[in-house]
Amino acid sequence: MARVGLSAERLTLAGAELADEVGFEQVTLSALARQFDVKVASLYSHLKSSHELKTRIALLALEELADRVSEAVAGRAGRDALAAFADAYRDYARRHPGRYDAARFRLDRETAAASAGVRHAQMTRALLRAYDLDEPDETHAVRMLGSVFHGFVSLEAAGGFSHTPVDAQASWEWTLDSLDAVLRARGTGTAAP
Amino acid sequence: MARVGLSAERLTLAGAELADEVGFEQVTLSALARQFDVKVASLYSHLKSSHELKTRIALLALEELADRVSEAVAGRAGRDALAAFADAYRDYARRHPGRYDAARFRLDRETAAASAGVRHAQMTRALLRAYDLDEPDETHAVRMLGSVFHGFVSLEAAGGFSHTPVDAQASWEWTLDSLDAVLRARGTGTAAP
DNA sequence: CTGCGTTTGCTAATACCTTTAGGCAATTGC
DNA sequence: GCAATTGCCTAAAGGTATTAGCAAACGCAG
Repeated sequence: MARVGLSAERLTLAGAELADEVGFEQVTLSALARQFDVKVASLYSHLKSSHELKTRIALLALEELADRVSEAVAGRAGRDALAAFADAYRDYARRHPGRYDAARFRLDRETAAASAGVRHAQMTRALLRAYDLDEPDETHAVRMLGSVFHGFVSLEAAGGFSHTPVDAQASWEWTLDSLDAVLRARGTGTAAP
Repeated sequence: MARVGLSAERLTLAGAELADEVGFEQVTLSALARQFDVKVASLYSHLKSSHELKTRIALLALEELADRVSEAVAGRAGRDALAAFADAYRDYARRHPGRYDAARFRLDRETAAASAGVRHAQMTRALLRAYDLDEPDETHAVRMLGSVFHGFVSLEAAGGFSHTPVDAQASWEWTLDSLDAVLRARGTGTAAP
């Protein structure tokens, strides 16, 4: 019974990689056990359940994503920052589809509150500062940006844009331009009717 | 061995209802068999697989959603139509969360091409006609609208908006106003820089 | 270095869910 | 009314999750 040297961390990382390869849904304790050439039951020494594994992968992904975004946004403001934020987000989703899915895994309230999810919200608010929105408009804008980024990226991942010849990149840029325009209009008080 | 009178249609409908109650992920052939008081293997006379059941539920949801949207939009144009479209979409997702999830089930290319998904695209384009966008802008706009609607609705369903006191409805209206404004700006050629 | 407690992986067992194969009865069509 | 089809059943195999109890490996104290 040579010990393999498992740990929650190693399992989480392996799970994240597996997710990127075969999809978050297919990440299973059995698959992980196979990879480490270990019996499934052995994993329960490190993880309480399959749910805990998924939660940990989700938390990892949220951290990674927040790190990427944070780095991308550093030193930028306004439209530049918006594009950097959005691109970092989209890049991560494209490079790590399984992890991205994991980041959308529904966490319970407390876990979510302790996750890097809060950094995401803070960064979005920091980004919006340049547009000078009053509350509750800033909150509305946080939600709109989140919706667009997540919506676009998830539709793109689902292949929803592959039916038309128009380049997804062009649509992405057009969308970012639109968001920038609308936020500037809102910020200066020259909001649309 | 009294016959129960199953059929792919009845199973699909029951599956859709089950999805709304317990979530699309939890819709299982076993659960359905239990509901109809029938052995699981019997379902294979009507469905090739669990995957087929999910696909059928997805197609049903796409049809229903397209019907709702189509009815809501009828006779409206511009901002009115935009709001009607968006509200119908959001309402459906709130009333039928399981079905809405199902509508996002990844279909293979042919199935998707034969689904009501194409009606969705057509309706979106019809909606945009009032804004008078040239190609490829119209395509960009289709994608942006799809992203916002899906993104908002799915973040809302995931409870992503419950951490802040600001009303989701207000954010929704604010977002629709923003989209209307940006589309009008794009359409008249007075696009933002 | 020896011994003891803890950790870690194992076997065994239970409980679902999916899918296939093969059988018999109810229903349908002629 | 009979034959063919269809619809539901039993049986069985394979995958995943989870729990309980056991034994070897490890790590630290003395």
